[in-house]
Amino acid sequence: MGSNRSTLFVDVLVPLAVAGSYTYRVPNELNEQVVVGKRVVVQFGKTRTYTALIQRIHNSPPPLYEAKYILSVIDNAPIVQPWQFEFWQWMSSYYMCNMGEVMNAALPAALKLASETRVILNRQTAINHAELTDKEYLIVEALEIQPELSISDIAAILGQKVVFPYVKSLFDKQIVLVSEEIEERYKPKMEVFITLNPFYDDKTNLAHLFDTLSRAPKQSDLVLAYIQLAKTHSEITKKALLEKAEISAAVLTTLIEKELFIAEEREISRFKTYADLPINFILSPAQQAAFDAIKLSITTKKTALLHGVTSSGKTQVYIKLIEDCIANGQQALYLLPEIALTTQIISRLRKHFGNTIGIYHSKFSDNERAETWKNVLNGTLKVILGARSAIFLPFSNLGLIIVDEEHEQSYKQQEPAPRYHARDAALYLGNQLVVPVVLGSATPALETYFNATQGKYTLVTLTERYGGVQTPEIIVADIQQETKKKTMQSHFTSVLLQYITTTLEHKEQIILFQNRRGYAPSLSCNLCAYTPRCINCDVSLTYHKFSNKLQCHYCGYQQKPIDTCPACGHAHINTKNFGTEKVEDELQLLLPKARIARMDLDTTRKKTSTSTLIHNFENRETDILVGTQMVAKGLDFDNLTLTCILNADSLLNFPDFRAYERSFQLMLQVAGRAGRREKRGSVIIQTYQPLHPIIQFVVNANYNEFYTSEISERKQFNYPPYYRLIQLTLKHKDLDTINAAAQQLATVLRSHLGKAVLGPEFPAVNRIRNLYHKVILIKVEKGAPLQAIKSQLSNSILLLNKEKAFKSVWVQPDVDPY
DNA sequence: AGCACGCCGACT
DNA sequence: GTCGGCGTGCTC
Repeated sequence: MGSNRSTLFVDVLVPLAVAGSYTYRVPNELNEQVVVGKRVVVQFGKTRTYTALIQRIHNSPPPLYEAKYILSVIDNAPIVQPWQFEFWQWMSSYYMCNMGEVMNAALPAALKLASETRVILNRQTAINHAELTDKEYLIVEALEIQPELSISDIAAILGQKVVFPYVKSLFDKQIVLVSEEIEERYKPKMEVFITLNPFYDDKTNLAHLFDTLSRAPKQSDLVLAYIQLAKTHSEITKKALLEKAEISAAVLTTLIEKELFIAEEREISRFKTYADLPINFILSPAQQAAFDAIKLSITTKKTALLHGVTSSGKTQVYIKLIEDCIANGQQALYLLPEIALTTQIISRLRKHFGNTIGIYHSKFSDNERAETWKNVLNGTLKVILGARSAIFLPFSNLGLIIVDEEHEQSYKQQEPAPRYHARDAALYLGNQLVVPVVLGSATPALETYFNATQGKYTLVTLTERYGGVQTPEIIVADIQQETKKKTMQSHFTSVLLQYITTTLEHKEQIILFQNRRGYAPSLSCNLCAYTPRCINCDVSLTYHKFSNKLQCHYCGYQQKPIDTCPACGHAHINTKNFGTEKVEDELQLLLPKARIARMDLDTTRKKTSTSTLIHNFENRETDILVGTQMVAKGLDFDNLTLTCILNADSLLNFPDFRAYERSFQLMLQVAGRAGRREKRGSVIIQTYQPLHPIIQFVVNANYNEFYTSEISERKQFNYPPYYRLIQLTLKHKDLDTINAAAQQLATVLRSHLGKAVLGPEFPAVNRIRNLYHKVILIKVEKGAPLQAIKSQLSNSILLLNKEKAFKSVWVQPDVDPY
């Protein structure tokens, strides 16, 4: 504030995994420009420059070192809100990571620029090729072809990682110049708009214009084209005009020079614009009751849990809540799991909220995300529909947070830090900003439902399917029995095949769910049971038939499939288990006429491929869709009447304390996809254990019974929600080192925390990318002093890494692991 | 993260 | 010997 004379210092955050903030000195001429939340360019380390964020401005010079100067201020106005620093601080301490890591996760990539070292030839120096080493020669040669190279370009050319010494040597010989440049990566999209000089709005003037152009047919055509376009378009772009007139840009340039047309370059949005189309619908009495209950809960500042069965129309309730929020002049955040975002819900909300809605998730480009960030900041966007990272957007006036499908595990970020859970972060944020949070699910997470039963959340239930959609019929198909009777064909029970045939005859559609991608999770020798394994990880390789490769799903390692066993020389190699690819393949053999498509990670890597698959299914160009998790989430199809879980056992037998919860949620979700208003759907669950209690809960679609059974297990075995978990994963390339380190860390922790410390143990996959993994689990009773325990853990990890034998052992804390 | 510095094995 | 690999420490 006009403190021109005093020397200012700023504490900044750098987008790196470093602890704490760094103090820089502000050059006097920038005093007026520094504001908390603006980005500045700073040199960090000897060579690199980064974009850092101003966190604090003060007058105290650091006592122990000379602060460097900030180089420049990037922004005209802050790009983050003041409340975000507090939120990041909480996240960094709760999830045991650095602020820099949180900042990294929070800011879209286009807003955090780092300098890149650029190498160019020094034209002032005549090059004496004889005095160059081979590698220097290679670099110079490349620079004679390309004007500039980055360090990574040079690394690629030389085929080695460390290249800086060569660049330095060339620089010393004055053969090359080196520059560090930060470039603003966010580039607004520009478009040139053309308007006719207002002088010609007058009809006589216009008529006169055509007279003067009578001997310039191209120019006159262009004006005609403009007038035609103007009838239907309020704004005319240069591109559209030239396309319409089919005339070269040179003609247009002439007319602009004559000031007949006016050209104006403007920043435009990367997103398609949509007309506001408010759809008025009326909530059913059940929905209205739920809506009222939530509104009441909001007034008492309590979080609401909307527990609504599939197809109960939770979305309509959300829309009404969002409308209220917007009417209050506030912004609403609607969180959804990533995969659900690719589907119909977007177009539904787009229709409703038009251009005030923004979508935010990882499949958008850096620039698109930066644009959404900007529009949330300035308040243009009122509704944000986003995946977990949308929790970091710089809301200027947030009034509501909805976390739909709150039980979804994809809300928890696994890698890298911060390993946060967006639902829990949303609850914190709601509390921080005093904004109501509404959680929604057909199958709430155990922790959430527990909180609701404890009165911590208001429980609102919707038991009625919207519009009288019938509950599907659920059939359990016994694989074991059918195997005995020899009625199985490949992986399909006779029951399933019969249902498929009938469904196809009725011209209705089918979704088959299998939890594994690829063709077969493993190949195995018939004689000695040898199984090919990854060279970097402790897993067997998955066979992918389409690419004819064995692939590691952890590190991406690929190799050719084997045809004879390398262990015993036997030539009979069999596939074990099955993945989506094999299901698709074998089903096609059994049903040659059916149009089958597959939807899994391998077929949906691109932004558009998912929507293509969905469109084809919607338009009934696909009869059967085979897929992993993603077919179970958020898809609604009118003509889908049969869904099937091909192997429920692979879900139930998963070695994790949440396996039953996940199986239950997933099976009910798959079941919920089948059937529509006119037609009762069917769901087939294939299993070896038809009497398994979880399967029975699914058959009865009984959440309460499931909850009662599962919560007592959690209580008995000290799991969440009764206990809190913190998992420490140690990683190191050497087996002996990791064993010793894990043992020592566990012993130290036990001396402080006693029996709360479990392990160390090897996880199910104990080696990934050539690093051994070992896990220590901390289990503490709810209500224990969590913050004290966390600092205890951090201290012990710090001490471990101080010992020279364990310096390079990575210890990654994961709070509330999923 | 990414760079410098220092230690150590493999080749001219 | 020294080149080039890798482990370790530090960045205001």
